[in-house]
Amino acid sequence: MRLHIEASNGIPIYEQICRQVKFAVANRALQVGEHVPSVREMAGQLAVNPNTVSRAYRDLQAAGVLIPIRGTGLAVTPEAPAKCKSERLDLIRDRLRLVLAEAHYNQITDDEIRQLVESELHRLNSDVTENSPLPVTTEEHA
Amino acid sequence: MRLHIEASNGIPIYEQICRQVKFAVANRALQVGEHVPSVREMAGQLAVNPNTVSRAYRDLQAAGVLIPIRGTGLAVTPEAPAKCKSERLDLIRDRLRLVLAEAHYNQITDDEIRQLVESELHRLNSDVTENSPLPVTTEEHA
Amino acid sequence: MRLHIEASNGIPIYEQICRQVKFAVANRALQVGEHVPSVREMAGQLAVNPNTVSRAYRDLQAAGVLIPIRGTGLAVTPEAPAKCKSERLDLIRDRLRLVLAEAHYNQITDDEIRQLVESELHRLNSDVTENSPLPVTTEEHA
Amino acid sequence: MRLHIEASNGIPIYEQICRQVKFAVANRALQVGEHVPSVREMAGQLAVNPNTVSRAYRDLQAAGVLIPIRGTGLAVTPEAPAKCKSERLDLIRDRLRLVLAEAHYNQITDDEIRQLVESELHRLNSDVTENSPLPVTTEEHA
DNA sequence: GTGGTCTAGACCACG
DNA sequence: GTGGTCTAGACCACC
Repeated sequence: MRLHIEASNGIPIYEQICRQVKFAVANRALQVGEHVPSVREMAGQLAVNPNTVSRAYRDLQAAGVLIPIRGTGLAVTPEAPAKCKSERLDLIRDRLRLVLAEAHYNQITDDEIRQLVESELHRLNSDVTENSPLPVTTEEHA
Repeated sequence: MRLHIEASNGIPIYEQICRQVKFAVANRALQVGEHVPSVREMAGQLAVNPNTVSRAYRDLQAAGVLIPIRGTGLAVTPEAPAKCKSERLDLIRDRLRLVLAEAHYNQITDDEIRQLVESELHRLNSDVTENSPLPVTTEEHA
Repeated sequence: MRLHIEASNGIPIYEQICRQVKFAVANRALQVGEHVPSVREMAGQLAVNPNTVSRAYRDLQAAGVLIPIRGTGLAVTPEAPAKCKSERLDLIRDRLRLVLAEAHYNQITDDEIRQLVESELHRLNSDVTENSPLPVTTEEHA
Repeated sequence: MRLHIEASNGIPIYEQICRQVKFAVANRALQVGEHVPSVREMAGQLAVNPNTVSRAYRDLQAAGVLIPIRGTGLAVTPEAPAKCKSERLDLIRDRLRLVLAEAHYNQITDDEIRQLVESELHRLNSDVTENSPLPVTTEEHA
């Protein structure tokens, strides 16, 4: 369970946690019945306030992804993998759609978009090999 | 000058206005010296708070895209087209980068991403022909 | 909009707020489109922390009862009355069920239960006329 | 001694145990001098943490309902039946009061409340005969 | 002015 | 040990 929080890409931390837990479940990095790191532990790892993690976990409970096991923590529900897998691409698609729509409605051609996508994919793949944990210095809006 | 505000796609309204004015300048839909609609008129068109338009125009002045003409309103500066053209793809790239990074760091494969992109591009193109809420291709651009 | 928070009846404050807003909508004490008191104002009235009110309002947004109007506050959605009316008795029923189940499974007879109910109803009605700690000023159309 | 724990009806498990032991004493299902099941046995039956049972028994000792018999376990005290009988309806009344108060202060009419009560009583009575999830009457007249 | 996010820390309930 | 609630207060973004 390694999460990658970006100190601000416009998405609130609690939601980044939320999304990434869902991705982890979809990817089987988190198995059914497995406990998610405790609020305090996760907060320590990410160097964020426990309340922030708590809120993310609360949202995940509301989404039926986590279930509280009294006194022991929060576990992945049996229904979670199905939910998360079906959501997996949607979570990305929804964000992508907004970006592409702006481009499209402002006369960026499909080919220009494809070129941007390829160049960014290339960049991400090189980052991985080089190491660069947080190369993106940009901000969504400020 | 038709702008397309989305009630909330995560980007503040004033910035949506700002970006779209820049795109319009880059696309020559707004010519040098041409006046931008007055704050009140634009606010009426978009059904947003005049303060919001005002803020966008302020930012555009700070960016050197607009310049106040005493008593008549705000006009596109001579330097604007160059600035806006060079920014054109960067504005999109910055947003795109954030989305792709999330996908990448969560085990979405490059091919899945490409597929999402293509399906969204297809969707956007059909929207235009089918119901065309925003007839971007309509004009002139010589 | 007078809410009656009980310092602790076992139900968290934010949920008491949540439930009572729903009741108010169901009772037409809160009309569609009407703004709910601001977080800070409500917090002042109830003498609770603004975050507590904020959480209640957040839950109400998630439930589709409130919708944020940028910069101006939170308004009752058009769908809210239907939702709240249909929930009105359910909210009570769910709590009631738990109490009655305990009684029933522990050999309290139906008649004893009815007697308790009547005596408590009587008590509540006299409270209102005698010292009325919470003079429900609402307006009952039906 | 069959107890009926509900995973979460808002009342902590230890208190559910506590209350139900009291009801059992009041109902003579538990006689003076009789031993209550051991912590481990009860914990096994209810599938709860032994600490939880332990806490319930501790509270019952504090209430003078149980008394430790060296080396053998916990027995019902001679004073218990009187105490429990007098508490019997109060335990229910206190919970009922909170529910009815909420209903009353939110414009639920007395008649609506009575109707809810009757429908829930009916429901409970049919449950017993139909599928009996909790066969309190134990023996099947079938 | 509005709500939203985040931090910090106290306290409680439960196991 | 776990999570949940609540308080307090800072800071931000938006209108």
